[in-house]
Amino acid sequence: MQNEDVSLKPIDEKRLPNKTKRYKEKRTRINQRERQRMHDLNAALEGLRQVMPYSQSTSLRKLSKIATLLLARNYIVLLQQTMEELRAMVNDVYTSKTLSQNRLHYYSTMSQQIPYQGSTLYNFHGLNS
DNA sequence: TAGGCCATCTGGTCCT
DNA sequence: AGGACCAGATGGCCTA
Repeated sequence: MQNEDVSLKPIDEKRLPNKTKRYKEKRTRINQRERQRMHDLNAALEGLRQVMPYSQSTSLRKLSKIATLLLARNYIVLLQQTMEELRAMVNDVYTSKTLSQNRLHYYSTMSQQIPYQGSTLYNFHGLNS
């Protein structure tokens, strides 16, 4: 991260050499708001990173913005699929009097395969590169 | 050194 | 008119 200070800063004279004082004061205020807006956006992204099921190990580089969004999207898709499987399982339990041994084995193993590994999500959709 | 990622500045557009 | 949002431009930092 670079400068996190969102306090008012004078604008760069080299970039705007012939502008009025009034204009420069306005630009300074607009720039401050824009910096704050981007910092808020980054804070939201950081909050998303904190709940993503990838390793929090400090030895790994922080996820980029685009990787964070793609990973989150894939995680949501996988959770939706898991919910569908669970619904089907519950439906089976309540509609069939006897479960086959194959079905029982499937349920017991499926519950252990909910994807908590970041690498799984990473290779799921759009993050193969 | 090239490429990826990022923060910041800027002007345009839309909304209130 | 002012604020929010957006995309393009620019320059800095880091890594392979």
